Amino acid sequence: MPQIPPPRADTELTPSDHVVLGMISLGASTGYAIKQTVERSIRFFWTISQAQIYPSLQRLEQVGLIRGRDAPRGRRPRREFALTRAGRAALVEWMRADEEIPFELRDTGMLKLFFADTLAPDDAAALLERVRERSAGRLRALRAIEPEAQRAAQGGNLHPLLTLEMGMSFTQAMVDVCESFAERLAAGAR
Amino acid sequence: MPQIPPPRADTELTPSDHVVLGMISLGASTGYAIKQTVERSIRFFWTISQAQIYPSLQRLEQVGLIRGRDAPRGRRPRREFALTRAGRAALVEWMRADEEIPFELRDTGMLKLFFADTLAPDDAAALLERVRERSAGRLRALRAIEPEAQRAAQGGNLHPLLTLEMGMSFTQAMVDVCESFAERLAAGAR
DNA sequence: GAAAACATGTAAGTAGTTACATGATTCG
DNA sequence: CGAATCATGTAACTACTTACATGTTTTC
Repeated sequence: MPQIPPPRADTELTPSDHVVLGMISLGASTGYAIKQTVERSIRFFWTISQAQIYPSLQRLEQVGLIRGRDAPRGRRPRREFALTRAGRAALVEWMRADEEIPFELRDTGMLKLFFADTLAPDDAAALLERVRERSAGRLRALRAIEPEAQRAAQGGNLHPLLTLEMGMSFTQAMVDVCESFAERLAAGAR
Repeated sequence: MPQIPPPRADTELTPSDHVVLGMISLGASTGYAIKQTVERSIRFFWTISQAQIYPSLQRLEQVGLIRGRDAPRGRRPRREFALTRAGRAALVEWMRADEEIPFELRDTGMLKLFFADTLAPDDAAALLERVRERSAGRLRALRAIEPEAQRAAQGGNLHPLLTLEMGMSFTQAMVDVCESFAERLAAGAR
């Protein structure tokens, strides 16, 4: 007996559609601005390519969640979008929805480390150090955007700072485990 | 001037191919066993579907990195694989390679939280609690596999325990940030 | 005797990427 | 005046997923 066909209806939005909706709600009114804002703010836990954004804007406008108007700068074409009432409702509904909240991690560093017992001790130690340094670098990148999140928090937008703190804690935890393990390996080698 | 064309050569392996290679090196000799092992050990930072595994095994055998032999159980067909010398070298080379180590996180929870300033305070608090509970649940799942990693470490396979500790630490970090933020929000509401 | 686990494979579809394609405006 | 930034869009491709398809052996 055939299974029920994939339930993704035509009106259902992808996570990326919700990112577009959310970024417009924060004032990023053009496709270009959405991409910039994503890179400055949520890039460390969500990415979206330009090639997704423009079709998404078209879809969202078609289903009435956003409204676009031409707003050229000089003779350079440009289109500004704003949420409709339905769009704001859809965004809120998505955040309130009582469904499972996906979390996907794909970390080549952890993958390599997992298999590292096959490696010569020096190579394993070098890999561990490379993974530590990578995390340390990401931590520096997050610290660089912290002032902006602090400013937003002062202005009443608290949650970007929350996610940033989460990212920093998360990354710091990876650095810490790398360091404590490196010490243990060094102690074990003696 | 045209860009350099995509450098992925025919002989280059995908990350998933390396997972297959690595799992075989740890003694998972059939496609089925590889899938089981992935689910028990690295699922929280890497997934691979059955539909990827069997074609990958075929590719890896074609390029001489693994060798398969029929090993049926009764009349149920079954194929066992082992690394060739070239296969072991390729695995080690991949871990030693001095290239950037990709890290990809896609967290719908952080995404929703990022936009949560639009939400009514109660709804934002409820979302934060749902994200906290999700992380707490993942932490329990990781603790459940800890004994197995401990046993592997006793047997000289230290690195599975390293990656597990990393996972537990960063998951705990997310729980902690959720809790501290919930307190701050509650204090701010008073 | 039924359900769970073992075991392998493929077809069709989805979500996402990179690269191509084009051009205007601003800044140094 | 050249480079960086602003701005929009699409074509081709890749990786990955779900579901289909099938059958055996073990466990309760």
